[in-house]
Amino acid sequence: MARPRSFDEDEVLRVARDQFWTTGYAAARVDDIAAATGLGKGSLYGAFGDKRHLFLRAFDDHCAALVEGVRRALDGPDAGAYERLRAHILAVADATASDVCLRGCLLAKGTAELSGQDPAVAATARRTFAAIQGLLASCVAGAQRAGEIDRDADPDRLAGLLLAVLRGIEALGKADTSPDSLRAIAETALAVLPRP
Amino acid sequence: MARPRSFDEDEVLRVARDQFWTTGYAAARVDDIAAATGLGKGSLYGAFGDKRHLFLRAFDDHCAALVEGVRRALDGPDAGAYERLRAHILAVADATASDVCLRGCLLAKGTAELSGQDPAVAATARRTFAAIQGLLASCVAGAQRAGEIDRDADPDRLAGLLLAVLRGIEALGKADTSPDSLRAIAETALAVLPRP
DNA sequence: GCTGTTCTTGACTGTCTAGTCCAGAACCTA
DNA sequence: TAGGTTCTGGACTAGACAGTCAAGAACAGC
Repeated sequence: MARPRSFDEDEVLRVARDQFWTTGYAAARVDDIAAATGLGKGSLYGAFGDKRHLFLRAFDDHCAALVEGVRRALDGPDAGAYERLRAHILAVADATASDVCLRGCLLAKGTAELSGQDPAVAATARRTFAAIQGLLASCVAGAQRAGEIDRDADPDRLAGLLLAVLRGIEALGKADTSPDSLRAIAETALAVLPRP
Repeated sequence: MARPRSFDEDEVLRVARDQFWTTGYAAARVDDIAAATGLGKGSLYGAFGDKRHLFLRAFDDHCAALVEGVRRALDGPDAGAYERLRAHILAVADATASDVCLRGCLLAKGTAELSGQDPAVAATARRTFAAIQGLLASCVAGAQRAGEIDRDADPDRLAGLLLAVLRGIEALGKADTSPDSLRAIAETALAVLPRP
C-alpha cells in the first residue's frame, strides 16, 4: 500500500529510554533522541506523537521489562524459593552499587521527576510496584511452604517490606553509597526475616 | 558603606526550594523563582550566582533541616528510644501518605534527577543519608541498652536497614501508594526488629 | 511502469529561558 | 549633604528547543 517504516519501534524506544534515563525527562532533547536513533524528527513525531508520549511509551516498556526480569528471578518451585529471593535481593544491591554513572533505575527516576505532575506516570509506577510486590509475596509464600520462612508471617506484609527495602537500596545507590553498605542492607533485610 | 540587601537570604532560599521541589530542577524557571520571591533577576543572580548554585544552596539548606528534624525526633535518653524510633518511622509513613501533590522529599527528588550529573548533589545526599543513619544507629543503640532491641544485633546494620526502609517508603509514596500500605511497611519493619 | 499512499528528512518557526547589563535607587560614612 | 558603594528592577540578548511542514523517497498493488 505505502512506504513501510524503516525503523524498529522497539529499538527506537530503547534508545529514547536511554536518553531519558541519563538526563531525566525535562533535560532530554528531542533532537538528541533523533540523532541517537538516526531518525529525522518528523519520523519520531509521526510515530510517537510528542515528547511526553514518547517518554510514556519508553517508560511503560521499561517497567514491563523490569517486572518480567523480577518474574524470571523469583518464579519457580517452592523448594528454591528462599534462595531465589536471597539471590535477587543481593543482586539488586550489587547491581545498584556497580552502576557507575549513578543513573539508577528509570522507574525511580521517572517517578521522582514526573509522578507529581503526570498521572499516567504515577499510574504506571503504581502498577509496576504492585506487580513486583505480588511476585515477592508469591516467592515469600513459597519459602514459607518450603519451611524457610515462618509460616505465621503475612507474606504480603513481608513482600511490602522487601519492596520498600529494594526501592530504598535503589535510592541510596543514587547517592553513591558504598557497595558494602548496600550489600549490608540487603543481608540485614534477609537476616531479619522471621525463620520458622 | 553601601546599600544593604532588601531581602532575607534564607527566605528567598525557602521560596526557591519550593519551586525546585514542585517542578524539579530542570523544569524550574528562574523567572518564576524571581516572581515568587518578588525579586528582580539581577538581585537573584547577584546574590546566588546562577541557577545551579541557587539550587545547591537550597538543597543543602533543605538537607540540613531534614537531618535536624530527625535529630529532634530521635535524640533523647535510652528509656524512650524505641518509642521514639517507632514514632518517627510511622510519622514518615503517614507524612509520605498525606503528601497529596506527590512531590515527595526534595532530597529524593533532587538526588534522583541530578546526582548522576552533579557530584556536589551526590555528595550532599551521601552526607545527609550518612547523618540520618548515624542518628538511627544511636537511637537503636539506646533501645538496645534499654532492653527493647536484642543487644546482639549490630546497631549500624539495623540503622542501615531502617534508612533503606524509610527511603523506600518515600519512593513508593511518590507512586501514590495507599496510606495503609505505607503504614503496613513501617509497622512490618518495626515488627521484624530483633527483640531481646 | 504507473499511481496512490505513507514515510523520511531537515530546514524553519515561534516560543521560551538562562544569564547580562545598566540606569537609577538606597544606604553608609564622613 | 556629598560621595562612594552596593543593590534593584526589568529590558534585552543569544541560544536552545519542541513541534511543523513541504518536497521528495520508497514501497504495494495494479
